[in-house]
Amino acid sequence: MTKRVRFAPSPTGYLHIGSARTALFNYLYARNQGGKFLLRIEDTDLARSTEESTRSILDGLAWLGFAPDEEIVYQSNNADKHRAIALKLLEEGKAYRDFTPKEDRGDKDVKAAIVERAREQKNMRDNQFRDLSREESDAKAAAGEPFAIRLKVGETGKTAFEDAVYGLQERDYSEIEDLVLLRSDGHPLYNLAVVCDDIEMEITDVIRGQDHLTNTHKQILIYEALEKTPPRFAHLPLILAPGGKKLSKRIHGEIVSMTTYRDAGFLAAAFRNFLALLGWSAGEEREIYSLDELVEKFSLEGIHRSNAIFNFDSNNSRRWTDDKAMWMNAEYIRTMPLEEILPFVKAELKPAKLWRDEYEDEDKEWFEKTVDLIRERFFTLKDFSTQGRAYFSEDFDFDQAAIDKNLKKFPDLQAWLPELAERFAPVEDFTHDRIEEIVKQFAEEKGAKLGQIMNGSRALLTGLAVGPSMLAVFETLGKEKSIRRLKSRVAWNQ
RNA sequence: GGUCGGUUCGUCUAGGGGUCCAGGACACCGCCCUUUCACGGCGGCGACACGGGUUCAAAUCCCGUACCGACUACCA
Repeated sequence: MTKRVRFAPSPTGYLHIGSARTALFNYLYARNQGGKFLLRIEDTDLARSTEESTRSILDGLAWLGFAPDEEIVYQSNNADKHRAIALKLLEEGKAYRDFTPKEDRGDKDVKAAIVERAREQKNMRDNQFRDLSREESDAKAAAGEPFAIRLKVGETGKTAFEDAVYGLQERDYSEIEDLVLLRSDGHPLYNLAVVCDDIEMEITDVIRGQDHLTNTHKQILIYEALEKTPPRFAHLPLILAPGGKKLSKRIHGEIVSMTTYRDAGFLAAAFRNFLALLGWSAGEEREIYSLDELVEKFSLEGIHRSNAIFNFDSNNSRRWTDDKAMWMNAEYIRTMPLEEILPFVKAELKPAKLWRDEYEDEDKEWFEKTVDLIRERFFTLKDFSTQGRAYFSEDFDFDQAAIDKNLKKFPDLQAWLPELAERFAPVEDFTHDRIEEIVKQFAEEKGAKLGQIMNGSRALLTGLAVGPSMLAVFETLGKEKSIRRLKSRVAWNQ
């Protein structure tokens, strides 16, 4: 049978890192099994769901490259079906009308209220409307009394299922409340909606966050009431914030949003790779995997049971996100095939107004060589338009520290560097070896250390204290630009 | 409170009775390379939560404790 899995986010915020990994694992599993990867937007909570969130989630998914194999299902569109199913269960006596007025929690903390309630509640079956006769129930309903529909959970027994990650899970009925299927306002609730949709979409394997592990028992009860075979479940460990706390959109903000990484110049391939290794391992000492390799290696057996921490430090701009994610992105940037990174560089340069169409035409060779030269020490795509700016534009900034350390500290350079420019002027073959000859001889003549000349030149030519070999920089920038920049007074006056 | 789950270097992890005085990666620190910064190479720091069992042998199995987490909603 063809495997069918789904990623089912609720649109109450952007696509965050935990959801993204859930999507990734679903995607990998589907591809590995030759199955289908589906997408369902769980927008049953009208109050919290927003179109903007849906768009953001879709954007994030698109960036990661996970296109669903079938049309996107919007859960709210199925509300009528869910209602009908709840009514059918009511008809069959497997559910009942609960006329208890909806609890008004007011401003109370939801979490605290639940705990308080749980502490008091002894018997999950003590609802006075549970065994109301059909006539009485119908009469009250007909009289217009509002009611919720609850599933009638058995007096004794237990639910059990074999989780692909966590193993055998059992739960006694006495631990499970008669769950609400339909709210008194007629809206279906999550557990009902999920089960109905998963059945309708013919989902064979449900791969989702561990926070749903205990919900699963309730859902199994619904499957049983509906006389359907539940899918196979695989629950994923959670991704936590530093300190082992829950990663929250409210507290941690943009740091957990997928679009943040896209906008920060991450490569989707690198981020996917990083995500894959958070809670899963192929059981080998390897870190870098292409998508195809992940698909090939992926298995539910390789998923861990313990939560992982996503590291970042919001007080440290250098460490704004997980070190390993950043390292992996840098690794991809410097090692991926040159022709593959070129489109990304173009996309980065264009909005920064650093792009010229010649880079794909007569200057293609120069462009490729330059990208290859500078990518070596870049971490994100953003670096091409910031640190790499001097290679693509005459309008670049000078780093004050670079000027102080490599220029002003050696006043002689003020005269020397323009002099070096004069030495360059008559040179025909402005290439690495020839440049080296000239600079070395020049330094010798002046009794200066080679590094002094090189670093001073770097400050003038690139505005930075760090970068590729100066010989390569001279050659890449070319004779004209090198001369012009060596003679420029801008940095000296800064 | 109850139920369920988890616990290997700071972090991601390998390992599932002997091959482990625990391996890799990131981070950090040295050294080498070097005109700078990276890369790369070499090395260092650094962990089986705790306590009991079982066993000739336990990071690996069992029990308890601690800690962390999830769930316990007419949220999803």
